[in-house]
Amino acid sequence: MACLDSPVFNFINNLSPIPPPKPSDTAHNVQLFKSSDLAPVSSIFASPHVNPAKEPKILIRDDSVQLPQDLHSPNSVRTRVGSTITFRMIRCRDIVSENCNINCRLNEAPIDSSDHTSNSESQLPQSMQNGVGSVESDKDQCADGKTDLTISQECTDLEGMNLDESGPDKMDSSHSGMDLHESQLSEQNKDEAVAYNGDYMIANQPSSDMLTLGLPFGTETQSVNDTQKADNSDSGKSLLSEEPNYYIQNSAHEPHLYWTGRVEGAPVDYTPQALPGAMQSQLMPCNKLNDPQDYMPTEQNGLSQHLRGMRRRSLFNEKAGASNKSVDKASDRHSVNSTTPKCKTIHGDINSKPLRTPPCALPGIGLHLNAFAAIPKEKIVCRDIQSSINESSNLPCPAGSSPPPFEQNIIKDEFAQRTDVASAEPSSQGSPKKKRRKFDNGDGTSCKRCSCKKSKCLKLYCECFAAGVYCSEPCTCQGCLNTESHMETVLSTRQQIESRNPLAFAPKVIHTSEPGLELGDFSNKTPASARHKRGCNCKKSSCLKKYCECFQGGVGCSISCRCEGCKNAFGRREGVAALSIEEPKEASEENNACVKEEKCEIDKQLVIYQAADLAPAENLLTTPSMVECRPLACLPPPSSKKSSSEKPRSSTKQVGHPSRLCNSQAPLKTDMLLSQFGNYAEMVLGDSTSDTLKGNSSPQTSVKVVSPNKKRVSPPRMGTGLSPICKSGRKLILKSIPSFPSLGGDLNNEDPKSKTPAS
DNA sequence: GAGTTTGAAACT
DNA sequence: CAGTTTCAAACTC
Repeated sequence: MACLDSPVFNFINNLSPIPPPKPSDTAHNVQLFKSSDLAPVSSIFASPHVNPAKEPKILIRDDSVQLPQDLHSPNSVRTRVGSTITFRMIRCRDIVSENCNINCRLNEAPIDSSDHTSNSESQLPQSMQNGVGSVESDKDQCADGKTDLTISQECTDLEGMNLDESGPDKMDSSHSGMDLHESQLSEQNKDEAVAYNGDYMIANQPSSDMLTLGLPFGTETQSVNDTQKADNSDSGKSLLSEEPNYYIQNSAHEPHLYWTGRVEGAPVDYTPQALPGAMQSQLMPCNKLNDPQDYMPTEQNGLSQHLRGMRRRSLFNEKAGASNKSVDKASDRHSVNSTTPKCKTIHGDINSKPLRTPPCALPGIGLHLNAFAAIPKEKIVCRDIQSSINESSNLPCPAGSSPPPFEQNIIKDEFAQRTDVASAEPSSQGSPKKKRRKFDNGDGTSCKRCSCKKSKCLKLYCECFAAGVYCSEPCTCQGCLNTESHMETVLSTRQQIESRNPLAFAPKVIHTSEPGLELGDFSNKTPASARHKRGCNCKKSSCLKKYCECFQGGVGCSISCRCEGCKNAFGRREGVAALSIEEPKEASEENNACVKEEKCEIDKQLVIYQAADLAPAENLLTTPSMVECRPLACLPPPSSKKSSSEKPRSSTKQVGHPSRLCNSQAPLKTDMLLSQFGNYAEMVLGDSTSDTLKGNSSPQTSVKVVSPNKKRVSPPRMGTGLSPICKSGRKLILKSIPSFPSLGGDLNNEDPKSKTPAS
């Protein structure tokens, strides 16, 4: 790239140890960022090295931020292209990884720059300013800086990686596309910028580390504000002010964010009108959502995530739908949207339907990826926040009380559902229920639209309750007590259930690593990618119908299953496959016995994942070995009672690591963020994160996600592992896990044959 | 839309 | 812990 030649780059390069951004890796970078988010954070903080690398990014970011201020003529940019790329990537990070917040701040630092990155930064900024003038110009060019921001942001969420393209160049091109909204964008951008701030703010808070970095929120905010001020100070402020609105509720495992201020702060910024076209589009579906409550509360709350989510959604949805702005159309997008209306109603029923029901937002459900993207962030955020914040202490909002499901659960559920939708169900024909589910699935957190009559939605029978979400209008339940107004009841009930079964609210399906196995090997081994936590007990459905939780979750049956005549398309129970071959049923039992050990191992895996899900992101992130977490047996922690029944066995063996698990569990702290993030990433990304961690970042995955074409994304079945992404990611995990045979089996993915069931 | 089937959850 | 009942989703018609 000419840019490289440019004195500026040279200069920069000299300054910072960090090599010039790897354009080719952009995608990787993005992923990496994600991964970084997951694990690396520590590294980031730990080593100054990181900073340098980030610096350039930071600079960029600042520029981006500043862009709005500066209007530029577009052209200089390309030289910068590289820089721009990095720049955006940075944003991606910001968006993607909360952890990144630090980085971002640093970036923003330009304002403060002196503080953070002493040398390089200062230099960088200069370079930026000087040499980069081009850059700024670029950004400025974007003149649309706004547009850039918006674009970048949007892109960042989803495509962070792709953003590269979006670069100024795109800006230009995008403009054409964007033109329509440019005016809006400018405003929107402002908002977004603000939103970012908010995000950072939030993220920062959670992670003490970040704080330690010395990132001054104020500074950031200021910087941001400044930039924003240039454009719109107000929006930013409002957003910032909003931050406080977020409240995290941690119940041992279940962190839940609640948008306390949902109504308060939101109104101004969130109003779809204010939002960028994309945003609007996203919102549109939920027009009803106009009120922040509707959508904000649940997931988006976390960070500006709602924005992020919006963005992502917009990206996917819009793209999928057609143009970004399909927004208006967005409403049309899917029948799903039609469903959204309920959200509004919910809105009306503030009490009854808690925040969590963002389902409306999901409208894009069709796009599984979108859902993932959206969900993850939210969840991630939530966790982060959670970690940072303790439980509901804050929960001023009723929503806060919402029964906290494991995020993971939700996510997984989403996956499962998604997978279900995608795979199993022929797309549901028509039954409204099915459709609903799909929608819900997309959201992940969205209400499940239960129709409980006798359980009052206070039992696991109730999907909403089981998912940790309040029932909302879409639900047709009777005598529902799963509402904000009955928070106490809900919580107490939840506790009771958990006391009985600590894992009651844990995700039913655990997505381990290994997508690949699922499809292929399942015969012998259950697809490692995901497994049902407890295992199903199907007898008549042959695990071929949704009655089977495994099948419903889009995962193969595992040893832990007690199903009869398992024919799970996602993977038969290990024993079964062998049995089927050798001995039909009897063997099954025998196998069970024989397999027990394997089961234990498997269980461990499952458990581990669960644990990871719960908190342990650390494991994932920090150590590939995280797997070790398996010992999760510890998992049970939350509920004082350990679950008796469920998984203790697994715990038995590898106690060694359990500590981690335990740690992870209890602690949701900063690590939690990472871990959660990681988990989340895994869940959502399907291991892609792990890939990133490994360094395997597969552009593909990123591509898929990023790809403007929803289509790519839509199909993804995280859970099933169908998606290549998952596979890749899984591998990593598996590798890390080597100790366990079963895991090894997972590893098989790479070498399917190699797999030996754990013995 | 009503009725049946199914398997998990809850209960004993 | 095992067996039974209850429940709501999934499915069929």
